[in-house]
Amino acid sequence: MSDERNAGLPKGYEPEQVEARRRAAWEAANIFTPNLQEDAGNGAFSIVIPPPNVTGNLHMGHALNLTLQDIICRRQRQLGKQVLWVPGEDHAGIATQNVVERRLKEEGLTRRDLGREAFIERVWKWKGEYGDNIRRQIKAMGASVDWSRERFTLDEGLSRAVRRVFVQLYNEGLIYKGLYIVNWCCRCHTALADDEVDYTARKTGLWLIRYPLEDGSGFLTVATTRPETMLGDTALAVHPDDERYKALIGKKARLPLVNRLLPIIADPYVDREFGTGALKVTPAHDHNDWRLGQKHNLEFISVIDEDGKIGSQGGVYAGLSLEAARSRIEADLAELGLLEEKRPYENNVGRCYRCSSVIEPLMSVQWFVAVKSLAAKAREAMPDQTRIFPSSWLKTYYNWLDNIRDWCISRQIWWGHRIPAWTCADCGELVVREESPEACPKCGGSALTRDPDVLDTWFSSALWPFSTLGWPDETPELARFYPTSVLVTGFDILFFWVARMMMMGLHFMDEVPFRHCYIHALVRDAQGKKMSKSTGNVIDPLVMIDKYGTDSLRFTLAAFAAMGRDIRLSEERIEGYRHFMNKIWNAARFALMHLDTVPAPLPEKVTGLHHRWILYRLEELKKLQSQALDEYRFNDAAGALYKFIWNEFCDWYLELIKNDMWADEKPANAPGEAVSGSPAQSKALAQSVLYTVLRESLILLHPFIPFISSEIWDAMPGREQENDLALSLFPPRRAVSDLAEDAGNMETVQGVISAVRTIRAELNISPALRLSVLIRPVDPKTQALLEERGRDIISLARLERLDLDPEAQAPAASASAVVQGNEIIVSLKGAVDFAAENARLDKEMAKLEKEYTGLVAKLSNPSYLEKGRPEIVERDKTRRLELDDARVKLQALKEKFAAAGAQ
RNA sequence: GGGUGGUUAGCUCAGUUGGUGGAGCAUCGGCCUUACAAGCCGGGGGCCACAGGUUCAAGUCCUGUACCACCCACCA
Repeated sequence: MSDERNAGLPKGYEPEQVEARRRAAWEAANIFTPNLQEDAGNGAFSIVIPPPNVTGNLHMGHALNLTLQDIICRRQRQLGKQVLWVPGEDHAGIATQNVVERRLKEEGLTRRDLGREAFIERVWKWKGEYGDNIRRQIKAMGASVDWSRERFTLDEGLSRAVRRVFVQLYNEGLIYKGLYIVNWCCRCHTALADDEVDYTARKTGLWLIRYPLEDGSGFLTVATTRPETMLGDTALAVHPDDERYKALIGKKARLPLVNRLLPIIADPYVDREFGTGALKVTPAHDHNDWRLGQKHNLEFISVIDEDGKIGSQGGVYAGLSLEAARSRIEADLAELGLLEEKRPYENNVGRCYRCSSVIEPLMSVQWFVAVKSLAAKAREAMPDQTRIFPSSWLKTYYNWLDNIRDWCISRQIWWGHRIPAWTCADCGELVVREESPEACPKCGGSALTRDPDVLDTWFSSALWPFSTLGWPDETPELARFYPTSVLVTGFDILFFWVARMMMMGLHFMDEVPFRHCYIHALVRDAQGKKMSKSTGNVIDPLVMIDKYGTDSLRFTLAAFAAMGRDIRLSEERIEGYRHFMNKIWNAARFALMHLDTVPAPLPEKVTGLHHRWILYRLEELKKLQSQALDEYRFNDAAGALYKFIWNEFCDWYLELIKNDMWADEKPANAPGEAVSGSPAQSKALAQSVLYTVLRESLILLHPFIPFISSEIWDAMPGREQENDLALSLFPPRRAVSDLAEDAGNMETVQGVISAVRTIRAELNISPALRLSVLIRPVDPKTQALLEERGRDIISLARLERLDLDPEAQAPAASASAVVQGNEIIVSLKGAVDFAAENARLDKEMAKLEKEYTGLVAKLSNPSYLEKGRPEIVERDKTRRLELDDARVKLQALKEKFAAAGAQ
């Protein structure tokens, strides 16, 4: 009772101190590093972290991602599995290079000023500074990763894996070099993969341009959103069935400004409804036109260069920016009378996903992975070898793999895995090797030049599940932990990453990279908008951790992680769950006040309704939580914990055991002892149950809120005999069959207490006033029950007197309620508010009446009685009897009360 | 154009074999009741988007409509 006895726990929960202490303890104990010399126990369980960008800062998406993985990992440890969670970072080629280049720009330098070597050195230096930043943030979240196995996509081991994969795919003919139209970012000066291009709507315009027919018989007018690319036109196209243009097919037209003759071709790709139904074809600067060019054997003329300017083949327009060229061309066409019209038009423009610059489709020599065969295997492996949660993503996954095009993997940047390919200056031989070749294998020449390009970042990420475990070496990690158990990630990288890991895993390991793939939500702001720095709606997890503590943030994220739905996060929610942390904290303080030492173990058969009830509820929680977590229903598990801890353990159980703990201060007029035996015995029993429930609750809470649960765990008596909470096993289940009935009885007692409280509140009776209550029990069994729990009713309903007598008459001035057939009569003595009680009874009666009539109607439906599920019909019949009984009793009480009021 | 998800209390969201709806916050009333005012007790508030259908019975299953969000494709 005294403050000294729980001096270890301050009155309010103070997360920052607790968390620092816990982190240090976990790190010192090294408990998240599995020992591969040992047996795997109940099995091996592994997760590889989705590697955050080295340059990045932790955002809410990471916080969610880490929280869910940590819940999974900590729970698997509780199940006795040997768990490996591999942390690491991604070098994030373009993104990182951009950041460093921006830095350089502030110094007035470009990467070319430094040169390749010096620039890369510069990026490594940057990585050294900021890699530690992300590491600290992962630690801040409480992630139970194995830091001894941390990996970085550019470290030596992973680079070796990348080279091995590249060379093997090349030798298998699955990597090739070719001329292709690519998405070119003129700012980053690199090609981008199809899915690295974001499309945004932009008001451009639609130009209708006349192309004079060769025979002088008129014009063919085409519609385009990009007049400047006309310099590279090599054909015009119409739909083969278009009556308007049928006669023109096969003829030629003259390209204005350039005077090249263009064939007029027919292709069903052309949409007759759009524009004029005629299309200009620019194979070198448009993806669709590229396909047309291939199909119809057209000329490919590049007119835009890598800087996004009109190139040397652009004639008089050469050197102009695209915007300038567009205006000039527009003006020139107008002057020639060839610009028929310019309409306002909104168009989707491709932009670089990293720097948002407009993407130009350009022809360029690039490296590609032929993905068709890889994709087929990846498709086949789901859902049998890898299950995806929620399964609705399966369709999206299939759809993407079915329409996949070859993957452009070369990037014209410097930060990344340099392509292991050399060209012989003497004979032109292309040499692809894992290590630098000494000499050309064909001609023996030593003038070998390495390909300047680096690989797409996702190329190395695709190998992550096995490269981090030591591949291509045959390591014990690989043997024990591959395939990994589950991948936890956001759907935004389903294609970038998940599908490609599937491809590479299956190809190189002959086995899927993960058994389960849990796709979690995107964290949005309270309005449902994607959080982004530019919008300024970012909720910074580190700020939240600072204000409310990591556990509050983690619990909030878990509670909102309903499968298949985005999370709308607001600070208020986090604040709300901070209150929950404080509640847990104070409940523990209370419990520890009464637990100086480890109490006796639970007896074989626990007596006492409240004890049996809470034990029953605890078992129900275990069951519910396990089921929920097995199915990745984090929100259900979190919700069940919240409800149990707050509404059952705190609101009822802790209140009820106060009577046991202070049994010697027996309230007046208790009609019976709660538990057989002396006050000392009932206190001892209460201590045993309390200790057990608290101890096991902490284990159940731990995966969600590791900091506070560990802190309380360490304050428990007998801590020396226990493991660290992070290593404690999930408590075994107890038989509940004989507890269920008492759990129901407890609800009767709770109902009685609530009924008195409601009367008190609605009649505005001060809580300080102890009431006198008469109960007319519905039957002898219930009378015995209420008599046994009389002490509880008296204390929780704040009574001075409780009488139980089926025959007793209600005092004239009294308020009343009916709970499961038991008539609760509260004596009002002097100050009776007749109007208030009348209104209350009317309301209550109306409620009963409504439910009763509904039920009667339902039960008088013959088809329901005939076809309804028997147990439901039976339940309804019982309920009807109950309701009928309640209305009769309440009616009688009301009449009596009215009579008293009339006097 | 194709696809997915959503529409439930003032707000944000749960709702798992179909059996007349829940939580948190907000709100109203009463309480510093000896773990917690970051708390306790109690109340009010919902034709579950709309229209049909299946069923004894629909928030829940089916069809359609409207609106919102996102993903893929990129009709120049």
